[in-house]
Amino acid sequence: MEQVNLDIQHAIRKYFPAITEKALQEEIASVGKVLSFKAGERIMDFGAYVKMVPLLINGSIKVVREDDEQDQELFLYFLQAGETCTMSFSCCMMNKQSDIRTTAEDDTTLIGIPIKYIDEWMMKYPSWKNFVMRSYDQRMQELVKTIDNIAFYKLDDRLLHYLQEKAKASSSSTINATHQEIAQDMNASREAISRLLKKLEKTNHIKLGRNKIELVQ
Amino acid sequence: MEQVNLDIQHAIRKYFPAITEKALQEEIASVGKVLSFKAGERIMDFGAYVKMVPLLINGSIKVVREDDEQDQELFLYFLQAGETCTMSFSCCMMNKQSDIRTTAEDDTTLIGIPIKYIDEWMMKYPSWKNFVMRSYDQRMQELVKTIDNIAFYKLDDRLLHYLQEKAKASSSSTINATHQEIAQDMNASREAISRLLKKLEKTNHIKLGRNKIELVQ
DNA sequence: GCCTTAATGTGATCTTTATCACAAGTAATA
DNA sequence: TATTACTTGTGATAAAGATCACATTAAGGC
Repeated sequence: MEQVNLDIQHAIRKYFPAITEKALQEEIASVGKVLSFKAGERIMDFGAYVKMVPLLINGSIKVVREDDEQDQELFLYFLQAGETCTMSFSCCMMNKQSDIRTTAEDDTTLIGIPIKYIDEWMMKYPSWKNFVMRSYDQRMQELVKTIDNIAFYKLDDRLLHYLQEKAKASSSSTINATHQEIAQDMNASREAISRLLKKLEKTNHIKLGRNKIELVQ
Repeated sequence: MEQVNLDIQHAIRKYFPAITEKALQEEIASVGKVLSFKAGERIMDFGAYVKMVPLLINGSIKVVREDDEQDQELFLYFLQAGETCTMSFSCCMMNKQSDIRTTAEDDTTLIGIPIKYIDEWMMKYPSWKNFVMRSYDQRMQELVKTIDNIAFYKLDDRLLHYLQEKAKASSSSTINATHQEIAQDMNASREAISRLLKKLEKTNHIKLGRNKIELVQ
């Protein structure tokens, strides 16, 4: 993690057009800290007390749920520029420990807002309130989509879907990951993933390389 | 569904102690409609456009996700007195179709608030804003718990958990349901549920009857 | 170029759950 | 009471994935 110098107001106007009030943009600029993370860097760990809410302006963040008892985890969704982590809201407001883990999927830059403003601004700036509400809605949608996925679909469909999400997150049709990493995200066995990837290659959905998967078309 | 006469302000004070402003209580009383539903009655269907947000004052509501394409569904959680349906918020605000289904689990009474006030009151009444935020957080938590369940646990654990939730929702240790209904909620086969119930009976967790399951202690 | 290490491929076997096919029990009612 | 419609029980079989046990392949460091 590294603190960066950057014109916050400009970034907000560009990536968060829904945040319209000038005064709010100024407040964000004055209290926000611009942080950047290298791809793969841990942003928020399980059990960490969250003190900031991130406004993403670049890159993408992977959000993962972990099962404490057993040693398992499950990918939930990616956050991208223009989005924020509502899980952080919850954690902040309730001042409770985080039960998810976030890592930078690509090199990522974000504006961190100290938690106390989240709430304060809700009553002061309508566009902030709308932004927060819309973010919550989006995340609920994502969670429901995740539920659909694991409840209603089999591993092959889930795998393809995961690959597509991952490609979209990095805006590239090439995915850099090992089968092992994918298996972990999907809470599946590496062998099953390897076999299904082969199948996807045969059906011409992907091209396989070492540490690399290319989405076809 | 039936409209009922009832002292709304009194009910709010009793079941929603977090809603503190007198003026807000009065507004709720003047715009809210008290509705009651019989156990089993459909409250909100998939695809229905939601026009009200429910504040539960009695009974409980089952929230279920349905897979449109295939004919499958999955139980998400129960809502109880003092709670509200944040999924409705999303639907209302975005004015989009509901993708979940809610049915009265028991005889249920609720105060329906026309959607336009949800947003309006957020900036006017701090306690309302807090209530809405807290509701969102609660529901996210529930969704994550649901994900944990289907991702990390096997059918027997999930079944016991489901039975416990269902008993809690009705504040009774006796559950009235057929194996078929349970299987449907859990998106599992009836035979598997029947066999696992037998196993739970043998291990002394439950007592089985026809259309009836008794949780032991 | 050789060696080490990490990544991938692959067969065999085991578990969990779904599916199919009925049998048997119980409630409701003609 | 006989009949019909649910509900539950149960075996046999199948499918999806997990797990185990290695073989093979590729990349990077020396």
